[in-house]
Amino acid sequence: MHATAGKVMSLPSTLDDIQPLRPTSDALDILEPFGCTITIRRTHEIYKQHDPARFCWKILSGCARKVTSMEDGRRQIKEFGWPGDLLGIHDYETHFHDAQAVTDMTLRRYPRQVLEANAQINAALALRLRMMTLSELGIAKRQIVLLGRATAVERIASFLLEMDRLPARTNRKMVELPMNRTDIADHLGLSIETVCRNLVGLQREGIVLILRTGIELLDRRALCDLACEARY
Amino acid sequence: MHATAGKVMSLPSTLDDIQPLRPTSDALDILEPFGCTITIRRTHEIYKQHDPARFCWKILSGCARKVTSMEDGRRQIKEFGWPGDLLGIHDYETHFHDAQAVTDMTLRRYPRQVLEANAQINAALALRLRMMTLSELGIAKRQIVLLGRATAVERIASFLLEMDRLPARTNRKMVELPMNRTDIADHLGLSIETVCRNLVGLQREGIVLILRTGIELLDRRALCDLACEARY
DNA sequence: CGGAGCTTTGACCATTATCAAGCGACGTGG
DNA sequence: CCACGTCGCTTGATAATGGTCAAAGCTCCG
Repeated sequence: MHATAGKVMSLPSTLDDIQPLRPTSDALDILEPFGCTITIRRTHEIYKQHDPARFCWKILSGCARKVTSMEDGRRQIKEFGWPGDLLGIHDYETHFHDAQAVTDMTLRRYPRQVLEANAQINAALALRLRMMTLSELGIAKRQIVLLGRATAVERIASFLLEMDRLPARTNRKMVELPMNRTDIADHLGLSIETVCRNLVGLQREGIVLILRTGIELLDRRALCDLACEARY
Repeated sequence: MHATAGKVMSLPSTLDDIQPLRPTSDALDILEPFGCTITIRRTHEIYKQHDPARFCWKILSGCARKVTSMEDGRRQIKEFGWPGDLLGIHDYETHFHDAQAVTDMTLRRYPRQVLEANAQINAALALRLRMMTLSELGIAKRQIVLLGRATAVERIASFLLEMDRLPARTNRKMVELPMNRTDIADHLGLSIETVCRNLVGLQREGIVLILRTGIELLDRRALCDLACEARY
């Protein structure tokens, strides 16, 4: 998918280069004529839980978070969104969570109605939608195992590796982390202090190097051993 | 769906009575001619993680668990399966987890190939599949919030309410729990002792009554308050 | 230079896990 | 029909992981 070609490549020249799935024609292409491009500033809402699901958004640049908040302030970030991802496409009547911009973002917004109406008659599109939902489901289920049974270090190691493997990565030396520690904590079901302490711990062991805008992975092997992935 | 009729009913006379979704014709009906009925004994495997996903199974009776196990014995039950549910339908090439029988079960097994081939050309079927995946995704995301941010009592209260609302319920006084405490613990990301202690705690407060084969919910209101559901 | 917003660190606490043992129900075989 | 073994549930004592509270450092900006 994003293991593009056999030979060494320079950095992607346009955003299109880093989007997954590049068949010459994509069932989702029918959306394009109905799209409009919008920008959203850091921390602002893209959509809110319970909003009627009238649109979906393709991320052109920036990072988003899908958040569920409880009355008492507890927060769970179900997922982050990256360039190429579609937001709001797995909700049926209304959105299931808030979506907020972690960084300044550009998005392309499409009416869901076009999708749903076409999916009724276009099996290729309906299948394409299903495949996307399936892949989202796979991610969610991995998250369930992580949150249910992994220790703090294991969660953090998994998270770093996941960020490392992101198709949307641009910087090859360092894993950029556009979100802050609070977001990471709320994604991994930990407190911000636990995230800090464990990151520092990994740094003390020479496994990572904490930088201002991200983290350099010095010993991916050790991270893999820590992340429980290999263990099931 | 499962709020069947306005008047008092006797226990369902056949399994069909308690299955969800009863449109006169269902896109999934095409599977029926290819089905065969099988029985599986308590604790036995239905399929294993990494098995090629060649079949799917409709649960006719009994309860199943979808399990991920780690080398060191930690276990996460992603979901339980109930009569009417389809197992193995959200996996693409290979199965993503083990599926085991919690109780003796009867299943109807179908070749996935029929589904996938028809979905290529039949938009109604493809959409139906997508809807099922969407609903599964919704369940998974609720589980993520639960595991990420809910306390032990909150998880247990949520779980009991979920069991209470199951379409497949037969006993109206008591919530039957076919799985044992270990399964509940591994589903909720807790230890078995924590599950026990919290159940007993709820009993002490007069909210539930622990019986041999299940639990009677004496104060659903209190359970709802505990379960964080209402809080987001 | 000063302030806001993050991150890090420290001290202490709470929830939950772990280890260990006892109890009760059920099924089997004598 | 009873004794015994197994399995699952419960309870207690103790430990550990991670959470909370508080304060101090950094950066980045204006």
